[in-house]
Amino acid sequence: MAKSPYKDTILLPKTSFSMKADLLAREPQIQKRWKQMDLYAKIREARAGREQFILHDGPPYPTGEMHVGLAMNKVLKDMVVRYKTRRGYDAPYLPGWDCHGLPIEFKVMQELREAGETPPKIDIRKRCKKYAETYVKKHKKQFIALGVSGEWDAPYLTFLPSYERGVLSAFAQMVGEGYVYRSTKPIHWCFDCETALAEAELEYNTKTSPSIYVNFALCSSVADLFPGLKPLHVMIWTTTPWTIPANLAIAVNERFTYTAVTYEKDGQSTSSIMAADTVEKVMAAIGATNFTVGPTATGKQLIGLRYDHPFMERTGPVVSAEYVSLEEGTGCVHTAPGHGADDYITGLNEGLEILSPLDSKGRYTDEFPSMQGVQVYDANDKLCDLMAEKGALAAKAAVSHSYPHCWRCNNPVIFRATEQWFVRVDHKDLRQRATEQIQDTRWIPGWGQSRITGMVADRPDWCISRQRSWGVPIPAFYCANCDRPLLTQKSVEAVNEIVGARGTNTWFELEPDEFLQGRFECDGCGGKTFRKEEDIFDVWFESGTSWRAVVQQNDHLRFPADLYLEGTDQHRGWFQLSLLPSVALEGVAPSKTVVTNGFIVDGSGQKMSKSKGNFISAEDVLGVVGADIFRLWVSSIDYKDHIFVDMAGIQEMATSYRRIRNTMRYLLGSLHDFDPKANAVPADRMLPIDRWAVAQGNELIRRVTQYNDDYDFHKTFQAIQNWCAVEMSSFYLDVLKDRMYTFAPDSNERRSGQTAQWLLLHAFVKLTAPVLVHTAEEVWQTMAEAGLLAKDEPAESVHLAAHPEPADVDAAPELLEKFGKLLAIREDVLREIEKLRADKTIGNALETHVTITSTDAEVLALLTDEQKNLASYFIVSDVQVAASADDSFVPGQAVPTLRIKVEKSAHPRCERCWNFRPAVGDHAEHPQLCDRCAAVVTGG
RNA sequence: GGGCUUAUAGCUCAGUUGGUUAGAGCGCGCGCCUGAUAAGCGCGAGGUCGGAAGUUCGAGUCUUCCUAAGCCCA
Repeated sequence: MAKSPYKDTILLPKTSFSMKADLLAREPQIQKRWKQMDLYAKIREARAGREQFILHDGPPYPTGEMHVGLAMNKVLKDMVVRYKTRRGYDAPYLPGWDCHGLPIEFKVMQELREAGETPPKIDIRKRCKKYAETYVKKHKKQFIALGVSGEWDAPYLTFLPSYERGVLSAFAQMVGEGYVYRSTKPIHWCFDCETALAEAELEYNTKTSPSIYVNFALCSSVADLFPGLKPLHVMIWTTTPWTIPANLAIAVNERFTYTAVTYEKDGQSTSSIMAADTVEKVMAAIGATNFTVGPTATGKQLIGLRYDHPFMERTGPVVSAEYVSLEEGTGCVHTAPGHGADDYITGLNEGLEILSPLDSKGRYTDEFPSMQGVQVYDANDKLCDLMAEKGALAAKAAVSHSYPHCWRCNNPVIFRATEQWFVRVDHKDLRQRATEQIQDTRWIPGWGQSRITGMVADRPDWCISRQRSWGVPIPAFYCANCDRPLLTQKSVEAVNEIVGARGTNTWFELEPDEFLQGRFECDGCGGKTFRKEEDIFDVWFESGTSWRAVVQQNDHLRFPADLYLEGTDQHRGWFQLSLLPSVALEGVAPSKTVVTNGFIVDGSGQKMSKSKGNFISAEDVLGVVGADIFRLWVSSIDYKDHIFVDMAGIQEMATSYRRIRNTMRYLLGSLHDFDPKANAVPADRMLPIDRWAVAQGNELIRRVTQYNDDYDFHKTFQAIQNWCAVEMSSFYLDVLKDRMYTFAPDSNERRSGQTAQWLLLHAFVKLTAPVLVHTAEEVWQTMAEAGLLAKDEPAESVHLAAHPEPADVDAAPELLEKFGKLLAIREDVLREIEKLRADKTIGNALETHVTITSTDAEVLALLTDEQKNLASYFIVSDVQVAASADDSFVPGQAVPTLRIKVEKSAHPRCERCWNFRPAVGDHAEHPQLCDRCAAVVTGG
């Protein structure tokens, strides 16, 4: 097609802002510039003295490839911090990492095991530290690449002395206030290595164990429930005969039905209680030759009965436990609180002793004198013989089952009760006060409140000690003479003076008296010589006191924090275990608001894991779509629910991104010859549609503000996306083209449109800045270069600019209402135009001439009123409003009273503006032009 | 097994205190434009709201049960 001689008189959009985003290449450059100018420090400086908003970062664990869920959580935090900053708050972000703990120690121990080394604790700790540092570095790099803004030069790490000092200061205070005590608890124990084992250090292998059924004779009277059956027993089943000496109770399930069975075996008749549904199976298992089922009772009715231990001089109670099932055994569970996790809980609930008569080599102690010194696996047969002798052994067989073994020596492990340190949850009404604080905290989503309330209500005392190396040592001492523990607020503070300054490695390096300096004595025997505790803290105690170690110990932060934002798994974890110390020591929850995100699942709703092959890492995302598109994806989802994610879904975000980018690009291009100082049109001289457009921008600002305040970022995303596509691209910007391209450059009409676009661009780039951190910056720099910033706006970075206020060009409600109707009318008109296009009568809508009317007087009045603008709103060449319609008119759908007729225009086409107008050909010098264009070209 | 949670078009989300033919954007299909062009515009086809029962004149929206999935426990 030959180029029109008038082409050069058209004012097309022009901008250096490229259509292609090329985020993978551009984002690192933008980040580099931010680092060079130290943008984070500049923001702090700009907000100094303002009201603070403190988001306290929950420290992630630095190991392995970064899960996309962690990347998402960090981006959510960043969006909050950036939004609050834009709203004028001083919102510092101090990120951290939870560096201690078993996963790292486990990895290091694995390496050492493969190398056949068993170095001392201090060396293990050094290797762990190195490992943690490596991954902290990796994570940090990726967080920065995700565009997360924060104090990356000085993050908090839980192995730093400054942090450890905070943990110990909180601990000292808790000791001082009486929350800490020492008691026993069963843990996995290897009697060959003589060490405690964590779940991760167990290997489940098949093992053959004895399978025994034992009758415990009831000593309570049961004549009312089971008349005439005496002696009556309760039958249990177990695979660990060696735990029978520590039996202190039998557990039943209250909801089950139990019955007394009288059976014959080896010519003897015995009556035993068991769950009704297990009778057949049990009778077969013990080889009973004949049996009769007696009366029944509910589990609840059995509770409180007492029985004689088969060979120990004591009686035990029948107690209730929810976990009792019918899948194995008799529905009556042998309970030894010192030898099992469930048993232990039951023991606590029932106030039983945590009996564990074993030494570290797995031999009975003097608490079971008749077999003192016998190792548990040697004892199994002896005990069976003993019970058979007493008539208690109903049957004995062997069973092959999966059983935990030590990962080091491959020996089967046992549960053994050991001395541990605990925090007493009911001391000083802590549970009650914590529950009250939960009520006073804002939980988003709201159900988080009931979730954590239930957890706090049910939880047992907190066991804070671990038999590991990689963590903060528990600074307790034991009297060398009488073994009594020494742990007071003062003793902890004495240790903290040294450890808090030089790090906790000193605990392993120095002698006890270098901490105690002879200032302490055993309050049992008065002894002055001590040995050090070997245990470390549960890592949850470390992260659970981060409000002290980080928020309180840093002058630029404030306690309590405004916001904690983590995954919903942290209701039990970090939220609860921060709440307890915080309420204990400060009387308040550590954060005013707690937001939780759901868990990431793959496209089919399954959990993500490397073994399933559906794992997506932060690296995967950053390498394919870049940070801004990933961030846009994060903003698009309702993170409060489960989050379905696959790479295809994230990649689809590129489409939404392009729409937003192109909208901004078009606005930039439209403003290529606009100087806000010289060309801005005052509100009262702006065209109605331009005022309407600005009003739409104002409405977008209000909605986004509300959504962001409510942490509903996905609603912000929807609003922005719709605004780009609906209000802007398909209507306003499309309608504006004729005016922007063909009107005289400095005409009021054109400057009015530019003023609106200028205001809209400003609002829009600021609204998207918390999400599209790089793209918004790119736009902003283009604006700065083009002289499009107001004089009070920071040219250095969009991130120094504030959240937009609605522009002072607000339109009257009548105007909004009018355009609402006009848009509905437009929809109907466009549908009619489409029919001409479909039958090839026309191509471009400008080829049409529209005649329109309505049977509704009000609508007709609106049409008449707006007649001169209708052609531009519909993007057709001419619109006539008729008084009435005949059969050639078609009714509307959105506005049913509408009557529309669309015809091909009879007029010639203007070479310049492409409108079909009667005046084309009238101008002598420019016969190809319409009157309007002729006037522009001749400058008239 | 328990506590908490989720389930609306292919995707991401809206659906106010239960009330007319369940909405939007994207994607998809068809077409237009070639003066936002690895862009832009228009039209259109897709859900009966995870399943079942119930309450009600009326339920996506309340109740119960079931199914699938997630977190935390056991």
